[in-house]
Amino acid sequence: MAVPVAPGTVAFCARHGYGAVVTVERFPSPDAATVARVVGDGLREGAVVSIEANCEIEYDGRSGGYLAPGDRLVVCKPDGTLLVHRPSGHKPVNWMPGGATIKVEPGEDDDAPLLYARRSNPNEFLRVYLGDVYSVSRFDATDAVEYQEHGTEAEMHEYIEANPEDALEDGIRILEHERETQYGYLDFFAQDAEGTPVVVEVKRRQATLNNFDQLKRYMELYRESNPDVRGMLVAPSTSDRVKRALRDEGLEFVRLAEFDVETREASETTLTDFS
Amino acid sequence: MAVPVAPGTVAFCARHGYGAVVTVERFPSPDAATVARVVGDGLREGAVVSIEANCEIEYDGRSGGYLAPGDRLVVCKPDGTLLVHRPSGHKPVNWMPGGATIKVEPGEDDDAPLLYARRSNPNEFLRVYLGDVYSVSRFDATDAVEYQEHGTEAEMHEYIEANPEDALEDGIRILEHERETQYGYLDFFAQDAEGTPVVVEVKRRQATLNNFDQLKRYMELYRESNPDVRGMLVAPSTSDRVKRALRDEGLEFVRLAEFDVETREASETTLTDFS
DNA sequence: GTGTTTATTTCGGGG
DNA sequence: CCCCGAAGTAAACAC
Repeated sequence: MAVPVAPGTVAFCARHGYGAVVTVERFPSPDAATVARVVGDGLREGAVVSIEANCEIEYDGRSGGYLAPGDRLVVCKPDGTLLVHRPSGHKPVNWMPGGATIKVEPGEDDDAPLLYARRSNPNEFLRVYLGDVYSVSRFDATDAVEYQEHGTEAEMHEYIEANPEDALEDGIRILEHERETQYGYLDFFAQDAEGTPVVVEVKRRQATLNNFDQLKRYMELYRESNPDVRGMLVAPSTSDRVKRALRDEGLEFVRLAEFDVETREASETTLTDFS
Repeated sequence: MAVPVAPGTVAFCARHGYGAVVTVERFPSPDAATVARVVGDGLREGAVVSIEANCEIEYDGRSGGYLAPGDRLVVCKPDGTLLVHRPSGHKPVNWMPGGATIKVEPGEDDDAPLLYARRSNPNEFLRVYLGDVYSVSRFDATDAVEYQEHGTEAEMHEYIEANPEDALEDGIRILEHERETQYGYLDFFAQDAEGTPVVVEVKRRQATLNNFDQLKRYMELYRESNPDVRGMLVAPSTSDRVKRALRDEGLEFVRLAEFDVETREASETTLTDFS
């Protein structure tokens, strides 16, 4: 499966259906010129480039920061994303969201090569001084499929719209979904069995004080003209504080147990369920 | 600089002060047993393990999802973080936050090895079926320094506390910082030149409708006892809709131009500024 | 632990 | 483009 590649590199082949293709090329202890070439060519040609290096970082833009030298994993994507990961933590310590322009300036003489990312709106930049590059890897990744997600707020909306009486209360009718008002977007505008209008705000997770605020904001508009309008905060659960705040405002909490992630045990489905 | 390693692997040395140390070990086209060993040993011994592979992913927990096979970069950290990155986008398509237990089950016969991460509270899991592993890399990263950040909301608070008259208005006095109330935490509680109390909510970025809600919530408490209490939303900018909402409620917007990231051009400081 | 808020939030949808 | 709101938000911090 060996494929000819530039001397000094290590190439691995993929078992692609259409024959052997070099998918990953790895450059051990590359010099500055090699780093610049691999990053430049790789990103231009649509590959993901990962760098394991000891580096020093400067960021300035929406905030500013400095990170003294240490070992990090740097990931560059062809869409202009740059991520710097430390050995722990979910979030990168520094990053640039997609859309940035990434380039490498090979350092002069003994200088560290500089990985530089810049973008505008907002104006910001990231400088990664690659003091000691252990390894660079070019990954020509092909990944076209779409991620399929379920259990989102959109699904909860669909459920409520399809089963308002089960989800909310007997006799309720949905009049509008995602209604735009002067104060923002209502999730639902409904009418109860007595014909009283109901403003409905839906949350997929435990409802917070901010969610209560949001419902209250929407209510203002309707209470002026009709003091009897009802307001419902619909969620799998909420805190006592939020319940009290709702009660004080004459608003209601509607528990949607069907969507409670804690009671609904992780289902351990197998891949066959998806096929 | 060569260091003896297991046959079939590629090892790169770091120029560490205390002598040659294998920092990165790379395993091209590893079999399932090698993947299991490298991930297991690596994570246990505190290394970051990166995998370039064609894989298929299942997630279930707070939401649920499925991603059909494609080429992705998988990063495993010793703190139990797992990230799956596609060739574009800032956020991983799937992940597990720190604290998860990560293990690899070598697939039987021709089965793909399974990278499995699980955690509780909330209960969730991630399954990564490594159908075609192009390369695995073990990175014994040493990174102890702390990230230094500036331009945070905390700094904005310090500025306001130190220069309330410049930041807010002439004659104003800060009485309390981070005051706890029944309805949450006020950023500042102040008093204007006439002795009227002022509730101050500070945002580092453009203020949103939600921020307006928050200020309004804090105001309720004080308006009961003193209808003349003033409310200020302090931010570098905000939308017209928020300004109108504030006006309708008798609240004020205070623009803090000093912290506007758009007007304050990225400063292009050099590393010497930090030393 | 739970509750609340921030974030270099990122992301997507609609006007 | 901006505005607005969701997110498997994660992380920090108070209680």
